[in-house]
Amino acid sequence: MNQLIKELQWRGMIQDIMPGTEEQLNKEMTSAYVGFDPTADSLHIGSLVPILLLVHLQKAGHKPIALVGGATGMVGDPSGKSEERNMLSEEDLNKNVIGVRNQLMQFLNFDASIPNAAELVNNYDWFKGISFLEFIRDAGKHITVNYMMAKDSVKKRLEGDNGMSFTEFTYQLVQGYDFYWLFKNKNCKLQMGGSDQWGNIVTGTELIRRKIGGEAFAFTCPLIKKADGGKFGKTEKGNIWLDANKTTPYQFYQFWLNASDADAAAWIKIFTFLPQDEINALITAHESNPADRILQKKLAEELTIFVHGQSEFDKAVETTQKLFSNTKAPIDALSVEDLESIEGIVRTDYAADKINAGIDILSFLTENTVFESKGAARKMLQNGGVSINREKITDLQMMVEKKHLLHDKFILVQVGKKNYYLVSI
RNA sequence: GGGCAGUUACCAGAGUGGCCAAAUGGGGCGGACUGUAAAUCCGCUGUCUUUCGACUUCGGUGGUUCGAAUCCACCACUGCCCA
Repeated sequence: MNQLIKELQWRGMIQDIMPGTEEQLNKEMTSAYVGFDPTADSLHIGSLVPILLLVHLQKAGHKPIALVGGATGMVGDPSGKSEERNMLSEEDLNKNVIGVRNQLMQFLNFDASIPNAAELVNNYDWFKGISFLEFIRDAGKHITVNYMMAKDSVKKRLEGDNGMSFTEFTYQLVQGYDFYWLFKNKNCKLQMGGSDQWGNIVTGTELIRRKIGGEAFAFTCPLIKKADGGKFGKTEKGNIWLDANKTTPYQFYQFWLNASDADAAAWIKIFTFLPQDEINALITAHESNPADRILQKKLAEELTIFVHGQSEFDKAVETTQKLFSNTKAPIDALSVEDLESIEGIVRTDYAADKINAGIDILSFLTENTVFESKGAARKMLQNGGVSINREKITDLQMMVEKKHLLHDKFILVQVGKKNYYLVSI
C-alpha cells in the first residue's frame, strides 16, 4: 500500500473525494471499480483517465474491478447530456460490450496468481435476473425521489427545455445498485470515475448505507478539457479511439504531439506514469525551449507505447519524421523505401495509364478519394490547401502526369499541413 | 383529456409572401504568422457543377398563390402549465 491518493493528487487526478477514502486505502487492500459505458465498440481517449485510475490503483497494491455497463448501457446516462439519448439496439450493445471488454483486458493485470488481480464484470449479469417489481421494492424503496431530483444531472434537465424520460431518471439508481451489488458480493468498497459521475456514485454509497448500513467510498477525477475550452479528444476525423483500426497509431501519436503547451504540461501528469521530479525537469526543459515541444513528444511517446506498444510507436515516429522533419527539403529526399514504409496515412492505388495519359488535378483528387467531389476539391485548391509532392497547387487546370511520379511510382498529396495521402501506381 | 408555446443547416438562433441556400454566433476545414503550438487576422462551410448555372432543404402531408421557411388545413413530435 503506498500513497495512492497523494500520488493522484499531485497529478491533478482528483476532483472530489469522500471523507475516509484515504484512510480506507491505507488500512487494507481495497477493491475499487470504475464503470465503462458500451456506447461504441471501442473506448476512446476520454476513457483513458478512468482506465489510468484503475492502473494506478493496481500499482498501489489494490484490486481493480472494471465494470462494463451491459445493463446501464440500455438505460443511458443523463449526466452531462442535455437531451435524451438514443437507445442502442441489444445487438449493438452486445458487440460493444465485447469490444470494450477486450480493450480493458490489455491495460490491467488479470494474473490470478497475484492477490490483487484485476477483475472484469458486466452489470447485465446481475440485472438480467432482477424483475422490475423486485428492483423498485429492493432498491427504489431506499432512495427518495427528492434525493434523486436534487442531483445535478437531473436538475439541469428539469430546468432545461428538453425534459427527461423516466428511463434516464432511474439511471442513477441502476448505477447505484451496481455499487451495492459489488459491495455486497465482491467486497468492493470504492468507486471511481469522472467528476460527472459524482452524483451517480453518491447514490450508490447512499444505497449501501441505507440498505445494509455499509460504508463505501468514492473519488472522482476531473474531466479533461483543453486550455482553449475546446472538447478534448475530438478532431476533424472525430473521436480518437484506442482501437488501432479506428484511429491509426500514427494518428494517435499525432494527436498528443499536437497538444498545446498549456495542455501538455497538465496532461503529462495525468496521462503518464513518469515520476514527479522527471516531469518537473521536463517542464523546465520545455519552458526554456518551447519550440522543441519536449513535453508533447514525451507525452505522445508514453501514451502511444501504453496503448499501442513499442513497435507501433517506433513506426509512428518514423512516419512523422519522414513527413515533417524536413518539409523544406526537396521531395526526392524521400527514398522508395521511405515512401513504401510510411505507416498510418491514407494510401490509394491508381491506374498507371491514367497518369501516363495525363489527368486533370480535380479528377485525380476525387478519383483517389482525397475529396468527395470536384466542387470540394476546387474549393480547397482555391484556398491554397492542396500540395502535390510538397508543392502547393493553385492551378485548377493542372494536369497530373508522369513527371509528377516520385521514383516512377508515387505521388504524395497533402491537404493542409497534416493530412497526407500517398497515391501509388 | 384541456390550455399555451414550439419544431429552421453540425449546434445555438434570426427570418412571418418575392431581394432566401436562408442573418448572426459557435463549431469545423483551409490560408497567413509560428513550433505540425497558443493568440490574432483572412477565406470556405446544403449538394453537384469548367466560379454560368442546376438541384434539394426550413417537422410531415395536402392546399391557397404567378410565387411559400413565411398564409390555411390536417397529422406527428417536443416542452411548459392545468386535470
